[in-house]
Amino acid sequence: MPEMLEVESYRRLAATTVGRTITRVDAADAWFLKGGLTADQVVDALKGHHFVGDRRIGKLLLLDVDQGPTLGLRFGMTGRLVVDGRTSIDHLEYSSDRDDPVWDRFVLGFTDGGDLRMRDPRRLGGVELDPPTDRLGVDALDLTPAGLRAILGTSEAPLKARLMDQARVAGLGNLLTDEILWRAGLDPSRAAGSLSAVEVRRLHRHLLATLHELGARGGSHMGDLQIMRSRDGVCPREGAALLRRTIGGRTTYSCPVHQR
DNA sequence: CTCGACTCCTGTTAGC
DNA sequence: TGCTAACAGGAGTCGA
Repeated sequence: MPEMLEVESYRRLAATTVGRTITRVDAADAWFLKGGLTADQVVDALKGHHFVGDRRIGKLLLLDVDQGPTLGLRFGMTGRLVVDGRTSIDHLEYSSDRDDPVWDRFVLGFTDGGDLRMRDPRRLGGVELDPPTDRLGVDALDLTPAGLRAILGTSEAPLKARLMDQARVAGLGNLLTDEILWRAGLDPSRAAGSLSAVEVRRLHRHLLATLHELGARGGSHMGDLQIMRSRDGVCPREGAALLRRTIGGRTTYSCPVHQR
């Protein structure tokens, strides 16, 4: 699924459209337009204009327009970005690798004949103009040890749920969070506020290292735990049968031996 | 404010 | 072989 690492690769891909004049806007799927946005509004905002900048906050991709509102793209669980027929990742976990134009929910065409497509089989993503960003926490790559400590605070919520709360830390999804906690040796069901200072520092270190390492490997699904995310999976480190639970509303795999 | 439960979407896959 | 039902999770909403 697209978590912050995938969206970061989408951002780099979308950067290749900066400066190119938009001549065509296909926003026929009304469900895909969010925040009360209509097809007419998004056509008016983009047609004849061009992007001047590309940004990312967590899982939200922002494309600034030369005049007018910023275009916000969310990819949900199964969304891909396709620019000029190219994608930035080969495989998307839980999505389909098929290349079906029926799944193009939002398309921008440029004067040079190229285009930008949001391809989302399950339609959990969406497009918005000037999406509110004040409800997003700090991007996970910018998280400091003190910031993490403040976010965990004295919360009784499960550690994993706290880390996936986009209003506190933006960008971490289910796969990244399981991988980070597995590497840090922390039980995802523990109360967030129960971590010692040493554990918070350890979590912070593994959090950043995991983002950098999996980013270099090519995505959130490239973690060491990933291949064992199945009902009969065993811990790659301990060999113990993995726990499969629902934590924070999401399927969670963890090692009962070394995650404490 | 905090936190869990519920709902939305639909392709894939396990199982009968 | 063909069908059904379970499953996946990002994000918004609602209520205790």
